[in-house]
Amino acid sequence: MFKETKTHEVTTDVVILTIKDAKLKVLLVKRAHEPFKGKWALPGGYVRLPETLDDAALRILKEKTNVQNIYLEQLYTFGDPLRHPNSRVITCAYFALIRSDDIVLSFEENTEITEVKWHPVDALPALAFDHKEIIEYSLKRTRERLEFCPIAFQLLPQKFTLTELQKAYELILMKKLDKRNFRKKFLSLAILKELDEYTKSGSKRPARLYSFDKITLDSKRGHFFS
Amino acid sequence: MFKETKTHEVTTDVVILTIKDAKLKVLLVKRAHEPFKGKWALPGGYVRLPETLDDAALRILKEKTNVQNIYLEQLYTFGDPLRHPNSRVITCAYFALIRSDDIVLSFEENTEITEVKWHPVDALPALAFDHKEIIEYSLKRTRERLEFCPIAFQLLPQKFTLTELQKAYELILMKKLDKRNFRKKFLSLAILKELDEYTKSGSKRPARLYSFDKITLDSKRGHFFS
DNA sequence: TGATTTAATTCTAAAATAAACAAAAAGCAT
DNA sequence: ATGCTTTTTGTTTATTTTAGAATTAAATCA
Repeated sequence: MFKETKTHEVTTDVVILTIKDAKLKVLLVKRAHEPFKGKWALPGGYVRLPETLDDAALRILKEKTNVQNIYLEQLYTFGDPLRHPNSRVITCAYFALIRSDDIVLSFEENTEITEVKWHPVDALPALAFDHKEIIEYSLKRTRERLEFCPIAFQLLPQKFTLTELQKAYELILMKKLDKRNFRKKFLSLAILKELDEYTKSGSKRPARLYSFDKITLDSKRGHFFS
Repeated sequence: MFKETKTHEVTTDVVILTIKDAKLKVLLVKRAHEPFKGKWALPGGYVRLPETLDDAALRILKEKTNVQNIYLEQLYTFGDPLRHPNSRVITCAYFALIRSDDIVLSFEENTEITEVKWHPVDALPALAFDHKEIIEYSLKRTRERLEFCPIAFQLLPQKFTLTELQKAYELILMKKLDKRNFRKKFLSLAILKELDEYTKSGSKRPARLYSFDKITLDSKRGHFFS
């Protein structure tokens, strides 16, 4: 049962989601080599021998976005023998939510990547491997998570308005929400800190700013404790 | 990024849960060889090159219980470099719910197993590897699932009483439920078929028998469609 | 046989939660 | 000052959940 057989390759791919220009977007990299040369793919790479799966995903995330300490959850492990055209590669997929301001996309020169870019999830290009399926599943999971814990705060700046928060929910859930009920529900949860600041209204009435309060997360299992 | 490196071993372990003697139990096997010789462990084995992860889990399940076509869902992939004392073994864990009547436990002779047995989840022996953690996580996941879809029907015989159904819920959720409200809720879901049969009452008033109706499942993702 | 016990079942009221809905307030532009 | 746009707030209604009380059917016991 536990004899020595080295047969599979194990990678991790990370679905990194953000909100940018009022759109839900995913970070993709363009592949420099075959297979799928020139195609867009999820950032990913081999899991190294001395690191945990979580650490591998965190490393990939840091390489591409230079962010740390964010919401990162194991999504699903995809192991169809035919998902990679050349060999048997099993990938343990993760997904992360980050705020895209104050983030500079980067990748090392001479790697197997020629470009890094945000893509709207509702207009994805042709993707390498089964990465389209992975992204779609991550969206489904994100929706499920959102109904339990307010992970949307990972997508927003430190200070935000309730309208911005609602917009994030609407983008992920893909449906309109009632403004009054949304506000009422969130205020009753007592996880928002009401600030004495307001938006410097470009025009229109200024909106009060809030920040999330008392939220820590166990990114390994995707559950919150407040 | 996708160079050829064969470094990890990939296994699957299956948490098989059932209800037996009014207890929630998990199927364990006793290991014949090192590491953890003589210790109890989850049934598991290597993922073969031409099979999907799901197929590997189904194969393991069939080898030990000879059941097929049941609820089987990918649980989580455990990849701590130190989880196996000898080499780097990543395991993709699954969990399954089955009814234990009309099931004969079996294992092939001359394998690495000396015994197969049901163990109450609230009184587990010392387990090999990180299998205790895997079982605990499967219980947590099962509880979460139960709040959405009635997977408890996998644990019950074809015909059952509402009290038996409730007992299954109480065992998994580890809390008492209100009899009237439990009944009301389930009947309103319209997934039960009311039979014209009753328990041959050992004593007390006979209870009506029900069967589940119109339930199919997508075991790959753990979601139901009715 | 009839009273008692146990569990199943039904009915109903109260409480809590979610959904639906409209009007006033604050800044900016003209 | 008026009009425009966006934020902010409260009430009512429907739905779901929880809780209380009573009835029914069979088994046991006096």
